[in-house]
Amino acid sequence: MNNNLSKFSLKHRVAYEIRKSIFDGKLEQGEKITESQVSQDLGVSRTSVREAMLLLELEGLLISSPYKDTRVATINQEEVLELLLPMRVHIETFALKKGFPTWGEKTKEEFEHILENMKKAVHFEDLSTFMELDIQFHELIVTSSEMDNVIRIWESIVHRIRLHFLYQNRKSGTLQKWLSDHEELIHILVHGTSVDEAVDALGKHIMDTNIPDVYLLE
Amino acid sequence: MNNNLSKFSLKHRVAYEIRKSIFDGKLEQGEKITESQVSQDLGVSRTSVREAMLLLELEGLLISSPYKDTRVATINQEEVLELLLPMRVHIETFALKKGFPTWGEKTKEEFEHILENMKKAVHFEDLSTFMELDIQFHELIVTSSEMDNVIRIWESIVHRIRLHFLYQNRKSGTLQKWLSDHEELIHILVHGTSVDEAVDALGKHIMDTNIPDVYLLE
DNA sequence: ATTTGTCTGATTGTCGACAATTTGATTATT
DNA sequence: AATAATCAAATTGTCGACAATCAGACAAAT
Repeated sequence: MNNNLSKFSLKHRVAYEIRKSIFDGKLEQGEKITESQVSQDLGVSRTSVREAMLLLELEGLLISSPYKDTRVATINQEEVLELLLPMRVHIETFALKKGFPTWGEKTKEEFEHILENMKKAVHFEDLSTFMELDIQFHELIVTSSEMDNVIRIWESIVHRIRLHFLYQNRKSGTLQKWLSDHEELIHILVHGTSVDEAVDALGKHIMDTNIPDVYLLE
Repeated sequence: MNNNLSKFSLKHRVAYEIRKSIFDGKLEQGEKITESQVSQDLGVSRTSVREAMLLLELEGLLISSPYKDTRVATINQEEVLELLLPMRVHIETFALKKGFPTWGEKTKEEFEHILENMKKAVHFEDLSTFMELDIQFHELIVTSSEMDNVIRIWESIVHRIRLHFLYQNRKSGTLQKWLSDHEELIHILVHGTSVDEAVDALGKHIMDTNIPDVYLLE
Protein backbone atom coordinates (compact mmCIF):
# COMPACT_ATOMS: atom_id res chain seq x y z
CA MET A 1 0.00 0.00 0.00
CA ASN A 2 1.14 3.52 -0.81
CA ASN A 3 2.73 4.86 2.37
CA ASN A 4 3.32 8.35 1.04
CA LEU A 5 -0.21 9.07 2.12
CA SER A 6 0.36 8.28 5.78
CA LYS A 7 -1.02 11.63 6.82
CA PHE A 8 -4.41 10.39 5.68
CA SER A 9 -6.43 7.96 7.73
CA LEU A 10 -6.44 4.31 6.83
CA LYS A 11 -9.85 4.36 5.18
CA HIS A 12 -8.68 7.08 2.79
CA ARG A 13 -5.54 5.16 1.91
CA VAL A 14 -7.53 1.99 1.33
CA ALA A 15 -10.01 3.93 -0.81
CA TYR A 16 -7.07 5.27 -2.81
CA GLU A 17 -5.75 1.76 -3.42
CA ILE A 18 -9.11 0.42 -4.57
CA ARG A 19 -9.61 3.41 -6.85
CA LYS A 20 -6.19 2.75 -8.30
CA SER A 21 -7.06 -0.88 -8.96
CA ILE A 22 -10.16 0.24 -10.83
CA PHE A 23 -8.43 2.91 -12.88
CA ASP A 24 -5.51 0.65 -13.67
CA GLY A 25 -7.94 -1.95 -14.97
CA LYS A 26 -7.17 -4.55 -12.32
CA LEU A 27 -10.85 -4.45 -11.46
CA GLU A 28 -13.29 -4.53 -14.34
CA GLN A 29 -16.75 -3.01 -14.57
CA GLY A 30 -19.26 -5.18 -12.71
CA GLU A 31 -16.56 -7.28 -11.08
CA LYS A 32 -17.20 -8.42 -7.53
CA ILE A 33 -15.07 -7.02 -4.74
CA THR A 34 -15.27 -8.32 -1.19
CA GLU A 35 -14.29 -6.64 2.05
CA SER A 36 -12.40 -9.65 3.39
CA GLN A 37 -10.35 -10.08 0.22
CA VAL A 38 -9.22 -6.45 0.17
CA SER A 39 -8.64 -6.68 3.90
CA GLN A 40 -6.27 -9.62 3.40
CA ASP A 41 -4.57 -8.14 0.35
CA LEU A 42 -3.73 -4.88 2.08
CA GLY A 43 -3.23 -6.29 5.56
CA VAL A 44 -5.74 -4.08 7.29
CA SER A 45 -8.91 -4.86 9.18
CA ARG A 46 -12.26 -5.28 7.49
CA THR A 47 -13.61 -2.25 9.34
CA SER A 48 -11.25 0.09 7.53
CA VAL A 49 -11.94 -1.54 4.20
CA ARG A 50 -15.64 -1.29 4.90
CA GLU A 51 -15.43 2.45 5.51
CA ALA A 52 -13.29 2.87 2.41
CA MET A 53 -15.84 0.98 0.35
CA LEU A 54 -18.59 3.17 1.75
CA LEU A 55 -16.67 6.20 0.49
CA LEU A 56 -16.28 4.64 -2.94
CA GLU A 57 -19.95 3.74 -3.04
CA LEU A 58 -20.81 7.38 -2.43
CA GLU A 59 -18.44 8.34 -5.23
CA GLY A 60 -20.39 6.07 -7.54
CA LEU A 61 -17.45 3.74 -8.13
CA LEU A 62 -18.93 0.77 -6.28
CA ILE A 63 -22.45 -0.56 -5.96
CA SER A 64 -23.37 -2.63 -2.94
CA SER A 65 -26.28 -4.99 -2.46
CA PRO A 66 -26.94 -5.59 1.26
CA TYR A 67 -25.80 -8.99 2.53
CA LYS A 68 -25.10 -9.99 -1.07
CA ASP A 69 -22.10 -8.43 -2.71
CA THR A 70 -20.39 -5.27 -3.83
CA ARG A 71 -19.38 -4.66 -7.42
CA VAL A 72 -17.51 -2.14 -9.50
CA ALA A 73 -20.03 0.26 -11.02
CA THR A 74 -20.88 0.24 -14.66
CA ILE A 75 -21.06 3.62 -16.31
CA ASN A 76 -23.95 5.25 -18.05
CA GLN A 77 -22.84 7.52 -20.86
CA GLU A 78 -26.03 9.56 -20.80
CA GLU A 79 -25.63 10.25 -17.09
CA VAL A 80 -22.01 11.32 -17.48
CA LEU A 81 -22.52 13.53 -20.51
CA GLU A 82 -25.81 15.16 -19.60
CA LEU A 83 -25.61 15.30 -15.83
CA LEU A 84 -22.13 14.87 -14.37
CA LEU A 85 -20.07 16.83 -16.86
CA PRO A 86 -22.23 19.98 -16.72
CA MET A 87 -22.21 19.71 -12.91
CA ARG A 88 -18.46 19.41 -12.90
CA VAL A 89 -18.10 22.47 -15.12
CA HIS A 90 -20.34 24.36 -12.74
CA ILE A 91 -18.34 23.33 -9.66
CA GLU A 92 -14.93 24.02 -11.14
CA THR A 93 -15.85 27.36 -12.67
CA PHE A 94 -17.43 28.38 -9.37
CA ALA A 95 -14.22 27.44 -7.57
CA LEU A 96 -12.16 29.25 -10.18
CA LYS A 97 -14.17 32.45 -9.80
CA LYS A 98 -13.62 32.35 -6.04
CA GLY A 99 -9.99 31.29 -6.13
CA PHE A 100 -8.49 33.00 -9.16
CA PRO A 101 -8.25 36.49 -7.65
CA THR A 102 -6.39 35.12 -4.63
CA TRP A 103 -3.72 33.09 -6.41
CA GLY A 104 -0.14 33.96 -5.53
CA GLU A 105 3.18 32.90 -7.01
CA LYS A 106 3.06 29.64 -5.07
CA THR A 107 -0.18 28.50 -6.69
CA LYS A 108 1.06 29.41 -10.14
CA GLU A 109 4.24 27.43 -9.55
CA GLU A 110 2.14 24.43 -8.58
CA PHE A 111 0.34 24.62 -11.92
CA GLU A 112 3.64 24.82 -13.79
CA HIS A 113 4.98 21.92 -11.77
CA ILE A 114 2.04 19.72 -12.71
CA LEU A 115 2.53 20.70 -16.35
CA GLU A 116 6.19 19.68 -16.19
CA ASN A 117 5.24 16.27 -14.79
CA MET A 118 2.61 15.90 -17.49
CA LYS A 119 5.31 16.40 -20.11
CA LYS A 120 7.39 13.67 -18.51
CA ALA A 121 4.39 11.33 -18.38
CA VAL A 122 3.74 11.91 -22.07
CA HIS A 123 7.39 11.24 -22.86
CA PHE A 124 7.12 7.83 -21.17
CA GLU A 125 3.65 7.28 -22.64
CA ASP A 126 2.38 6.72 -19.09
CA LEU A 127 -1.39 7.17 -19.32
CA SER A 128 -1.99 6.20 -15.70
CA THR A 129 0.32 8.88 -14.35
CA PHE A 130 -1.01 11.44 -16.80
CA MET A 131 -4.54 10.92 -15.55
CA GLU A 132 -3.38 11.16 -11.96
CA LEU A 133 -1.81 14.52 -12.83
CA ASP A 134 -4.96 15.65 -14.58
CA ILE A 135 -6.86 14.98 -11.36
CA GLN A 136 -4.23 16.88 -9.37
CA PHE A 137 -4.54 19.79 -11.77
CA HIS A 138 -8.30 20.10 -11.44
CA GLU A 139 -8.12 19.42 -7.72
CA LEU A 140 -5.77 22.38 -7.40
CA ILE A 141 -8.34 24.63 -9.05
CA VAL A 142 -11.06 23.35 -6.74
CA THR A 143 -9.06 23.54 -3.50
CA SER A 144 -7.83 27.04 -4.31
CA SER A 145 -11.36 28.24 -3.64
CA GLU A 146 -10.70 27.30 -0.01
CA MET A 147 -14.29 26.22 0.45
CA ASP A 148 -14.32 22.80 2.09
CA ASN A 149 -17.63 21.66 0.75
CA VAL A 150 -16.72 22.43 -2.81
CA ILE A 151 -14.00 19.82 -2.90
CA ARG A 152 -16.23 17.33 -1.14
CA ILE A 153 -18.92 17.64 -3.79
CA TRP A 154 -16.38 17.65 -6.57
CA GLU A 155 -14.97 14.35 -5.28
CA SER A 156 -18.44 12.85 -5.24
CA ILE A 157 -18.72 13.07 -9.02
CA VAL A 158 -15.30 13.43 -10.58
CA HIS A 159 -14.15 9.85 -10.17
CA ARG A 160 -17.17 8.58 -12.01
CA ILE A 161 -16.44 10.91 -14.90
CA ARG A 162 -12.87 9.70 -14.85
CA LEU A 163 -14.07 6.12 -15.12
CA HIS A 164 -16.14 7.02 -18.15
CA PHE A 165 -13.18 8.82 -19.70
CA LEU A 166 -10.98 5.80 -19.07
CA TYR A 167 -13.30 3.33 -20.77
CA GLN A 168 -13.68 5.74 -23.69
CA ASN A 169 -9.96 6.12 -24.23
CA ARG A 170 -8.58 2.65 -23.58
CA LYS A 171 -7.32 2.30 -27.10
CA SER A 172 -6.83 5.73 -28.59
CA GLY A 173 -3.51 7.15 -27.47
CA THR A 174 -3.83 10.88 -28.02
CA LEU A 175 -1.68 11.80 -25.04
CA GLN A 176 0.08 14.47 -27.05
CA LYS A 177 -3.22 16.21 -27.78
CA TRP A 178 -4.25 16.21 -24.11
CA LEU A 179 -0.88 17.63 -23.16
CA SER A 180 -1.17 20.59 -25.51
CA ASP A 181 -4.73 21.19 -24.30
CA HIS A 182 -3.52 21.42 -20.72
CA GLU A 183 -0.52 23.49 -21.72
CA GLU A 184 -2.77 26.05 -23.36
CA LEU A 185 -5.23 26.15 -20.47
CA ILE A 186 -2.55 26.45 -17.80
CA HIS A 187 -1.02 29.32 -19.74
CA ILE A 188 -4.32 31.16 -19.62
CA LEU A 189 -4.74 30.42 -15.92
CA VAL A 190 -1.24 31.42 -14.90
CA HIS A 191 -0.57 34.35 -17.20
CA GLY A 192 -4.07 35.58 -17.92
CA THR A 193 -5.64 38.42 -16.00
CA SER A 194 -9.32 38.06 -16.83
CA VAL A 195 -11.40 35.76 -14.65
CA ASP A 196 -14.05 35.47 -17.33
CA GLU A 197 -11.52 34.32 -19.88
CA ALA A 198 -10.15 31.73 -17.47
CA VAL A 199 -13.63 30.47 -16.57
CA ASP A 200 -14.55 30.20 -20.22
CA ALA A 201 -11.39 28.29 -21.10
CA LEU A 202 -11.82 25.89 -18.20
CA GLY A 203 -15.42 25.10 -19.10
CA LYS A 204 -14.53 24.40 -22.72
CA HIS A 205 -11.56 22.29 -21.65
CA ILE A 206 -13.64 20.01 -19.43
CA MET A 207 -16.32 19.43 -22.02
CA ASP A 208 -13.90 18.98 -24.93
CA THR A 209 -11.62 16.49 -23.23
CA ASN A 210 -14.46 14.33 -21.96
CA ILE A 211 -16.96 14.17 -24.76
CA PRO A 212 -16.13 11.40 -27.23
CA ASP A 213 -15.86 12.39 -30.89
CA VAL A 214 -18.60 10.05 -31.97
CA TYR A 215 -21.06 11.81 -29.70
CA LEU A 216 -20.43 15.14 -31.40
CA LEU A 217 -21.49 13.86 -34.82
CA GLU A 218 -25.13 13.38 -33.82
CA MET B 1 -35.53 5.39 17.14
CA ASN B 2 -37.93 5.30 14.22
CA ASN B 3 -38.66 1.65 13.52
CA ASN B 4 -40.76 2.28 10.43
CA LEU B 5 -37.49 2.32 8.58
CA SER B 6 -36.50 -1.21 9.53
CA LYS B 7 -36.00 -2.15 5.91
CA PHE B 8 -33.00 0.15 5.92
CA SER B 9 -29.71 -0.82 7.52
CA LEU B 10 -28.88 0.48 10.94
CA LYS B 11 -26.47 3.11 9.70
CA HIS B 12 -29.18 4.65 7.56
CA ARG B 13 -31.64 4.71 10.42
CA VAL B 14 -29.06 6.28 12.72
CA ALA B 15 -28.24 8.85 10.04
CA TYR B 16 -31.95 9.61 9.77
CA GLU B 17 -32.20 10.21 13.52
CA ILE B 18 -29.20 12.53 13.61
CA ARG B 19 -30.50 14.47 10.62
CA LYS B 20 -33.82 14.80 12.40
CA SER B 21 -32.12 16.16 15.51
CA ILE B 22 -30.37 18.76 13.40
CA PHE B 23 -33.46 19.81 11.47
CA ASP B 24 -35.60 19.89 14.61
CA GLY B 25 -33.08 22.22 16.20
CA LYS B 26 -31.99 19.80 18.92
CA LEU B 27 -28.49 20.15 17.54
CA GLU B 28 -27.30 23.66 16.76
CA GLN B 29 -24.80 24.80 14.15
CA GLY B 30 -21.25 24.16 15.34
CA GLU B 31 -22.39 21.99 18.24
CA LYS B 32 -20.25 19.01 19.10
CA ILE B 33 -21.63 15.52 18.55
CA THR B 34 -19.81 12.40 19.73
CA GLU B 35 -20.10 8.85 18.51
CA SER B 36 -20.32 7.36 22.00
CA GLN B 37 -23.09 9.72 23.11
CA VAL B 38 -25.25 8.97 20.07
CA SER B 39 -24.41 5.30 20.49
CA GLN B 40 -25.74 5.37 24.06
CA ASP B 41 -28.77 7.51 23.25
CA LEU B 42 -29.94 5.21 20.47
CA GLY B 43 -28.75 1.96 22.00
CA VAL B 44 -26.64 0.85 19.05
CA SER B 45 -22.94 0.20 18.73
CA ARG B 46 -20.45 2.91 17.95
CA THR B 47 -19.59 1.23 14.66
CA SER B 48 -23.05 1.90 13.25
CA VAL B 49 -23.06 5.44 14.55
CA ARG B 50 -19.64 5.94 13.05
CA GLU B 51 -20.82 4.83 9.61
CA ALA B 52 -23.90 7.01 9.93
CA MET B 53 -21.75 10.00 10.80
CA LEU B 54 -19.55 9.31 7.81
CA LEU B 55 -22.64 9.50 5.62
CA LEU B 56 -23.67 12.78 7.20
CA GLU B 57 -20.18 14.17 6.78
CA LEU B 58 -20.38 13.43 3.07
CA GLU B 59 -23.75 15.16 2.96
CA GLY B 60 -22.10 18.25 4.40
CA LEU B 61 -24.14 18.14 7.61
CA LEU B 62 -21.24 17.24 9.90
CA ILE B 63 -17.59 18.24 9.92
CA SER B 64 -15.09 15.95 11.57
CA SER B 65 -11.58 16.73 12.79
CA PRO B 66 -9.54 13.52 13.12
CA TYR B 67 -8.97 12.39 16.70
CA LYS B 68 -10.55 15.64 17.90
CA ASP B 69 -14.26 16.03 17.45
CA THR B 70 -17.18 16.14 15.07
CA ARG B 71 -19.50 19.13 14.83
CA VAL B 72 -22.68 20.17 13.10
CA ALA B 73 -21.75 22.10 9.97
CA THR B 74 -22.22 25.81 9.67
CA ILE B 75 -23.72 27.00 6.44
CA ASN B 76 -22.31 29.36 3.91
CA GLN B 77 -24.97 31.38 2.14
CA GLU B 78 -22.78 32.10 -0.88
CA GLU B 79 -22.09 28.41 -1.36
CA VAL B 80 -25.75 27.46 -1.12
CA LEU B 81 -27.07 30.20 -3.40
CA GLU B 82 -24.38 30.20 -6.06
CA LEU B 83 -23.29 26.57 -6.10
CA LEU B 84 -25.71 24.14 -4.48
CA LEU B 85 -29.02 25.57 -5.63
CA PRO B 86 -28.07 25.74 -9.33
CA MET B 87 -26.70 22.20 -9.05
CA ARG B 88 -29.91 21.02 -7.46
CA VAL B 89 -31.96 22.60 -10.24
CA HIS B 90 -29.78 20.85 -12.77
CA ILE B 91 -30.15 17.46 -11.09
CA GLU B 92 -33.90 17.65 -10.57
CA THR B 93 -34.69 18.97 -14.03
CA PHE B 94 -32.49 16.25 -15.51
CA ALA B 95 -34.40 13.65 -13.49
CA LEU B 96 -37.69 15.22 -14.50
CA LYS B 97 -36.82 15.11 -18.19
CA LYS B 98 -36.01 11.41 -17.90
CA GLY B 99 -38.88 10.46 -15.64
CA PHE B 100 -41.80 12.62 -16.75
CA PRO B 101 -42.62 10.69 -19.94
CA THR B 102 -42.78 7.44 -17.98
CA TRP B 103 -45.11 8.49 -15.16
CA GLY B 104 -48.24 6.42 -14.74
CA GLU B 105 -51.33 6.89 -12.60
CA LYS B 106 -49.51 5.52 -9.57
CA THR B 107 -46.86 8.20 -9.64
CA LYS B 108 -49.41 10.93 -10.08
CA GLU B 109 -51.38 9.61 -7.11
CA GLU B 110 -48.23 9.75 -5.03
CA PHE B 111 -47.85 13.43 -5.85
CA GLU B 112 -51.47 14.11 -4.92
CA HIS B 113 -51.02 12.15 -1.70
CA ILE B 114 -48.02 14.24 -0.67
CA LEU B 115 -50.02 17.37 -1.46
CA GLU B 116 -52.88 16.21 0.79
CA ASN B 117 -50.46 15.61 3.66
CA MET B 118 -48.95 19.04 3.09
CA LYS B 119 -52.38 20.57 3.52
CA LYS B 120 -52.79 18.74 6.82
CA ALA B 121 -49.34 19.86 7.99
CA VAL B 122 -50.23 23.47 7.19
CA HIS B 123 -53.48 23.12 9.08
CA PHE B 124 -51.59 22.05 12.18
CA GLU B 125 -48.84 24.60 11.49
CA ASP B 126 -46.32 21.74 11.58
CA LEU B 127 -43.23 23.11 9.86
CA SER B 128 -41.13 20.02 10.60
CA THR B 129 -43.58 17.68 8.89
CA PHE B 130 -44.07 20.08 6.01
CA MET B 131 -40.35 20.11 5.29
CA GLU B 132 -40.23 16.32 5.48
CA LEU B 133 -43.00 16.23 2.88
CA ASP B 134 -41.18 18.73 0.71
CA ILE B 135 -38.18 16.41 0.71
CA GLN B 136 -40.43 13.46 -0.16
CA PHE B 137 -41.91 15.45 -3.01
CA HIS B 138 -38.59 16.30 -4.59
CA GLU B 139 -37.25 12.83 -3.87
CA LEU B 140 -40.17 11.41 -5.84
CA ILE B 141 -39.19 13.50 -8.85
CA VAL B 142 -35.58 12.35 -8.56
CA THR B 143 -36.30 8.66 -8.03
CA SER B 144 -38.78 8.59 -10.89
CA SER B 145 -35.83 8.94 -13.24
CA GLU B 146 -34.87 5.45 -12.10
CA MET B 147 -31.20 6.31 -12.35
CA ASP B 148 -29.51 5.18 -9.15
CA ASN B 149 -26.70 7.65 -9.23
CA VAL B 150 -28.95 10.61 -9.66
CA ILE B 151 -30.55 10.15 -6.26
CA ARG B 152 -27.16 9.52 -4.69
CA ILE B 153 -25.80 12.82 -5.93
CA TRP B 154 -29.00 14.62 -5.06
CA GLU B 155 -28.73 13.38 -1.48
CA SER B 156 -25.17 14.62 -1.26
CA ILE B 157 -26.30 18.24 -1.59
CA VAL B 158 -29.99 18.57 -0.77
CA HIS B 159 -29.71 18.25 3.00
CA ARG B 160 -27.27 21.10 3.15
CA ILE B 161 -29.65 23.30 1.19
CA ARG B 162 -32.42 22.26 3.55
CA LEU B 163 -30.29 23.34 6.50
CA HIS B 164 -29.80 26.74 4.91
CA PHE B 165 -33.51 27.03 4.24
CA LEU B 166 -34.27 26.11 7.85
CA TYR B 167 -32.02 28.75 9.36
CA GLN B 168 -33.46 31.30 6.95
CA ASN B 169 -37.05 30.57 7.86
CA ARG B 170 -36.93 29.92 11.61
CA LYS B 171 -39.13 32.89 12.39
CA SER B 172 -41.16 33.73 9.32
CA GLY B 173 -44.14 31.42 9.09
CA THR B 174 -45.24 31.60 5.50
CA LEU B 175 -46.40 28.00 5.41
CA GLN B 176 -49.53 29.01 3.48
CA LYS B 177 -47.43 30.54 0.71
CA TRP B 178 -45.28 27.40 0.38
CA LEU B 179 -48.37 25.27 0.20
CA SER B 180 -49.88 27.20 -2.69
CA ASP B 181 -46.50 27.14 -4.46
CA HIS B 182 -46.42 23.36 -4.23
CA GLU B 183 -50.08 23.07 -5.16
CA GLU B 184 -49.48 25.00 -8.35
CA LEU B 185 -46.33 23.06 -9.26
CA ILE B 186 -47.88 19.66 -8.61
CA HIS B 187 -50.82 20.64 -10.79
CA ILE B 188 -48.47 21.35 -13.66
CA LEU B 189 -46.58 18.09 -13.08
CA VAL B 190 -49.66 15.89 -12.80
CA HIS B 191 -51.99 17.48 -15.33
CA GLY B 192 -49.55 19.11 -17.71
CA THR B 193 -48.41 17.45 -20.91
CA SER B 194 -45.33 19.46 -21.83
CA VAL B 195 -42.01 18.35 -20.37
CA ASP B 196 -40.50 21.76 -21.04
CA GLU B 197 -43.23 23.50 -19.12
CA ALA B 198 -42.77 21.12 -16.18
CA VAL B 199 -38.99 21.54 -16.20
CA ASP B 200 -39.35 25.30 -16.29
CA ALA B 201 -41.82 25.36 -13.42
CA LEU B 202 -39.68 23.07 -11.29
CA GLY B 203 -36.56 25.16 -11.80
CA LYS B 204 -38.34 28.37 -10.85
CA HIS B 205 -39.93 26.67 -7.85
CA ILE B 206 -36.59 25.53 -6.42
CA MET B 207 -34.93 28.90 -6.82
CA ASP B 208 -37.90 30.92 -5.57
CA THR B 209 -38.54 28.91 -2.44
CA ASN B 210 -34.91 28.89 -1.38
CA ILE B 211 -33.61 32.35 -2.10
CA PRO B 212 -34.29 34.75 0.76
CA ASP B 213 -36.09 37.96 -0.13
CA VAL B 214 -33.30 40.16 1.15
CA TYR B 215 -30.91 38.59 -1.32
CA LEU B 216 -33.04 39.57 -4.25
CA LEU B 217 -32.81 43.27 -3.41
CA GLU B 218 -29.08 43.48 -4.11
C1' DA C 1 7.38 35.09 33.47
C1' DT C 2 7.93 32.04 29.64
C1' DT C 3 8.77 28.07 27.71
C1' DT C 4 9.00 23.15 27.76
C1' DG C 5 7.64 18.73 29.14
C1' DT C 6 4.36 15.42 31.13
C1' DC C 7 0.22 13.65 32.45
C1' DT C 8 -4.78 12.91 31.98
C1' DG C 9 -9.32 12.72 30.03
C1' DA C 10 -11.97 12.76 25.95
C1' DT C 11 -12.56 11.32 21.39
C1' DT C 12 -11.76 9.15 17.21
C1' DG C 13 -9.22 5.16 14.73
C1' DT C 14 -8.55 0.22 14.16
C1' DC C 15 -9.28 -4.43 15.14
C1' DG C 16 -11.10 -9.41 15.42
C1' DA C 17 -15.26 -11.99 16.62
C1' DC C 18 -19.90 -13.08 16.16
C1' DA C 19 -24.78 -12.31 14.09
C1' DA C 20 -27.91 -11.89 10.19
C1' DT C 21 -28.98 -12.47 5.44
C1' DT C 22 -28.66 -14.12 0.82
C1' DT C 23 -27.78 -17.60 -2.56
C1' DG C 24 -27.50 -21.95 -4.42
C1' DA C 25 -27.12 -26.90 -3.60
C1' DT C 26 -29.17 -30.77 -1.40
C1' DT C 27 -32.69 -33.30 0.37
C1' DA C 28 -37.47 -34.37 1.38
C1' DT C 29 -42.34 -34.34 -0.04
C1' DT C 30 -46.12 -34.72 -3.06
C1' DA D 1 -40.84 -34.93 -12.05
C1' DA D 2 -41.92 -30.83 -9.76
C1' DT D 3 -42.13 -28.36 -5.72
C1' DA D 4 -41.02 -27.29 -1.09
C1' DA D 5 -38.02 -27.48 2.93
C1' DT D 6 -33.48 -27.67 4.77
C1' DC D 7 -28.77 -26.98 4.92
C1' DA D 8 -24.02 -24.91 3.99
C1' DA D 9 -21.01 -21.41 2.19
C1' DA D 10 -20.11 -16.75 1.31
C1' DT D 11 -20.77 -12.14 2.39
C1' DT D 12 -22.22 -8.20 4.65
C1' DG D 13 -24.02 -6.18 9.24
C1' DT D 14 -23.21 -5.22 14.08
C1' DC D 15 -20.74 -5.35 18.20
C1' DG D 16 -17.45 -4.41 22.26
C1' DA D 17 -12.52 -3.86 23.25
C1' DC D 18 -8.22 -1.81 22.71
C1' DA D 19 -4.90 1.66 20.33
C1' DA D 20 -3.67 6.25 18.75
C1' DT D 21 -4.13 11.05 18.87
C1' DC D 22 -5.36 15.51 20.47
C1' DA D 23 -6.31 19.48 23.75
C1' DG D 24 -5.81 21.35 27.98
C1' DA D 25 -4.11 21.35 32.79
C1' DC D 26 -0.35 21.24 35.50
C1' DA D 27 4.42 20.93 36.72
C1' DA D 28 9.44 21.67 35.76
C1' DA D 29 13.16 24.10 33.85
C1' DT D 30 15.25 28.25 32.20
